[in-house]
Amino acid sequence: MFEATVKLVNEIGFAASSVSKIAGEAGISPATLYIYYKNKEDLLVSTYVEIKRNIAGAVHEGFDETLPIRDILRRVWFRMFDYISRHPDYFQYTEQFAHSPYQALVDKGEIEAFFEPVIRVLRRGIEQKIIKNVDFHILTAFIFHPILAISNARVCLDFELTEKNIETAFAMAWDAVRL
Amino acid sequence: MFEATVKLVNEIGFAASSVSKIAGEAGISPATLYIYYKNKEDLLVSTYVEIKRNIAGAVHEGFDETLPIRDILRRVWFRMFDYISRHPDYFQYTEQFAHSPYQALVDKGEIEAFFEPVIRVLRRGIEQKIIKNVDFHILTAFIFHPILAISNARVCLDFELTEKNIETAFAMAWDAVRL
Amino acid sequence: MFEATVKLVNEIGFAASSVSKIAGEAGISPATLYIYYKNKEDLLVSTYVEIKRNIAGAVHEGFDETLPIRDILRRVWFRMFDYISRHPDYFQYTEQFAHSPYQALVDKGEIEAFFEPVIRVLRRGIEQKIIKNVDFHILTAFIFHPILAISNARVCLDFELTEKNIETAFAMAWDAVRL
Amino acid sequence: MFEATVKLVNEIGFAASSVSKIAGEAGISPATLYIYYKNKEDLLVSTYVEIKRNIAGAVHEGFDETLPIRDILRRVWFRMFDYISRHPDYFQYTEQFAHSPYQALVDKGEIEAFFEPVIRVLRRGIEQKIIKNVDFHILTAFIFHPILAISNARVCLDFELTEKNIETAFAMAWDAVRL
DNA sequence: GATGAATGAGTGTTCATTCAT
DNA sequence: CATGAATGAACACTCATTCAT
Repeated sequence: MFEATVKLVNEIGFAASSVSKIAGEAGISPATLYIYYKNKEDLLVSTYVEIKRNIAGAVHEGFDETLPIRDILRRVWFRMFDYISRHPDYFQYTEQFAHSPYQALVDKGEIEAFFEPVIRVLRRGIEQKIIKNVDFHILTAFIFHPILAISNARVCLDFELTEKNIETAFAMAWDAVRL
Repeated sequence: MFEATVKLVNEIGFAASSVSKIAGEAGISPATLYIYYKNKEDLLVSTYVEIKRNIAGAVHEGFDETLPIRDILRRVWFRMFDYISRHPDYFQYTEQFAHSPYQALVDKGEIEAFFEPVIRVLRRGIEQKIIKNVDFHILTAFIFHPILAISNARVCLDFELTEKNIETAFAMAWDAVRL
Repeated sequence: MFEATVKLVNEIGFAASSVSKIAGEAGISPATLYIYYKNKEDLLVSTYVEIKRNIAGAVHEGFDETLPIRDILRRVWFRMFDYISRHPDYFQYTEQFAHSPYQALVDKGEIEAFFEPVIRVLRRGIEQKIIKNVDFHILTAFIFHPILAISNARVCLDFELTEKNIETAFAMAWDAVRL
Repeated sequence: MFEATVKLVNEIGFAASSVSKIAGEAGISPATLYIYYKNKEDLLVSTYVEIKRNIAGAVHEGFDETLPIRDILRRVWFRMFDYISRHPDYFQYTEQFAHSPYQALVDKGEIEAFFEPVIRVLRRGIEQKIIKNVDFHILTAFIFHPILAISNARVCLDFELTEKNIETAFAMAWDAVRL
C-alpha cells in the first residue's frame, strides 16, 4: 500500500490519487485498505511520516559527531542528494505533501525528532561560534531548503546535477551559515 | 472571481477548491464562471500568472540598475518580503500552486520574463565577478528560495519576521552568492 | 441557421447539437437564434419540414402524370437517389430526426401533403389494378423504405451505389408492388 | 438495469434518457450503475447487442435448413413479427439506437454473426438461382427492412397488423427477391 | 482478514433559455 | 435586430466510505 500510494501520487498527482485507484494499484479492494488505515487522510499522512523517517535514517547514515561541524553538514548534504537521486519518487511525494492541506495534520514535533542529531550539531555550531547565531527557521532556509529547490529543478526541469554542482552548492550553503 | 479563487484556496486548500465553491464564494453561478474562463485549469493557471505578474511588478518597484548589485538585490529582497506581508494570501496561493500538478501547465518562459530585470542583474554580477559563476538554478536556490521558506514559516508556523531578521537573512543570502 | 443546423447534426450527431453550438456554427449569438425560432424544438422541426419540402420538390421534378405508372415511379425513385447523392447531409438529417423523439411533434399530414402527387399515382395504380391492393403502409414499405435502407448503407458503410444497382433495386421494388 | 434502460428509452426517448434517470428507474444509485457498466455508452451499446442477440435467437427458433428457401424465409419473417409484437419496447429500442450516434460504436461483425444461419440461406438461394443475384445490402433492404417499416407504422401510428397483412407483405417481399 | 456491492454527495462542465441593453 | 451576460438545472461521472458476508 505504501509503495502503491507513492507510485500513484508521482504518476497522476496528489489530488487525482483516489483511494480506489491506490487500492487498485496495490492490487487490493478499497475496503481492505480501510482495515489498515483509518481513512484517506491517515493513509497519506502515514506514508509521509514513513518517508520522512526513511530520509532521516539515510542522512544520518555513518553520522559521526566527532568530525568537524562543516564535514558533518557536508556529509548530511551529500547523503540527502544521494537519497533523492535514489528515490526521486519518495522525495516528490514529500514535496507535494508538504504543500497540500494535509500538511497541517502532521505532528511537526515527531518529524523534527527524526532529525534531532543533525539539529543538535547545528546548535553546537552556534554555541561554538562556528555558525551564525540566527533563528533556526532562517538557518534551515539556507542549508536544507536549497537542497529541495535544486532537487526540484532536477526532477521537474532539465537541470543536470553533477558531483561538482553539489559541492559548489554546499560551499554556498556553508558560506551562508558559517561565521 | 480572482479574489474568490485566492481566498478559497487559502481557506480550504487547493484540492478542495471546487469550481462550484469558488463560484459560490464569488457570488455567481458556476455556469457564469465558464464565460470568463475556459475551464477550471484555465481559472487556476490564470490566477497564478496574474499573481506572479503582480509580484514581479512589486519587486521591481523603484528598480534602479545603476545602484551596486548588492543594493539592488537587497531592495528586491525587501520588496519581496514587503509584498508577502501585504498579500500573504496571494503568496500562499502561488506556493500551493507551484507544488500542484497544475504547475506543469504554466508557460515557464512567460513567468521568467516578468522577472527579467533582476535576472539580468544577476547575470551582470557574474560577468563582473561579483557573484559566483554557478548554474542559475543554484543561484536562485540561495537568493530567492530562502525567502519562500522563511515566509512559509511565518505564514504557517509561529515564526515572527522582524526587520532585523530579514536583514540578517539577506546578509546570509549575499554571503552565499557573492564571490 | 438552416445550413448550420444540418451541418452540425451531420458532424456531431443529433443529441450533441446544442443551441449554442448551432448558433456558433451560424456565426450568430444564441440569443439571436431565439428571434427566428421559438425554441430548440421549433428549430429542429422547422429544419426537418423544410428538408422534406425540398425532397418532395426534387422527386416531383418533371413529374408527368400521363406516363405509365411504372415509369412515373421509376422516375421518382431515381430522382430520390439523385437528391440523396447531392445532399447526403440533408438526407442523414431526416433519418436521424425521424427516429428521434422530435418526430412525434411533426404534423404528419403536412409532410404527406408534399408527396400528394406520387401518392395519388399509387392510388390510381391500385384502382387500375396495376398495383397490389394492400394497405398504404405496406406499399410504402416496399417502394420508399428500401431507398432509405440502401442509401443508409451507402452513407454509413462501404456500399457503392451504381446506376445499375439502382435500376436493379427499382425492378425489385416494382416486382414487390405490381400485380 | 437492462429493463430500466429499455423502458425509459421507450418512454422519453434516447437523448433524454440520462444515466441518473435510468438508475432511478432501476431503483439504484447512478454510482451503482457504474459498477456494472463502464459508462453510458457501454450501457446503451450492451443493451442493444443483448436485444439483437435476443432477436436473432427468436427468429431462428425452429430453424430448419432442409425446408424450401421460401418457407425458411417465411418462417423467419413471421417469427420476427411475432417477436416485435411480444416485445415492441425491445424493438423500438433497437430502432432508436440504430439511428443514434451510438450506432457507430457497435461491432457490426458481432451483430451479423448472430444472424449467420439466415444469411447463409440467402446465399444458398442465390447459388441455387432461386433468389436474385444482387448485392446483399439491396437484398436485405427488401426482405428485412420492410418488416421494420411496417412494424414502426404499427408501433407509432394507427396501423393494425393482422395475420393476413403479414402474409401479404411477405408475398411482396418474396416477389421482390425471388428470381 | 478480506471484499463485492452499494451509495449520497460531490466533481467539472454544458444545457436551453432569458433579458437588459 | 442583435447580443453579451447570466443562470438554474441537468449532465456523465468519481469520490471516500460503509457493511453484510
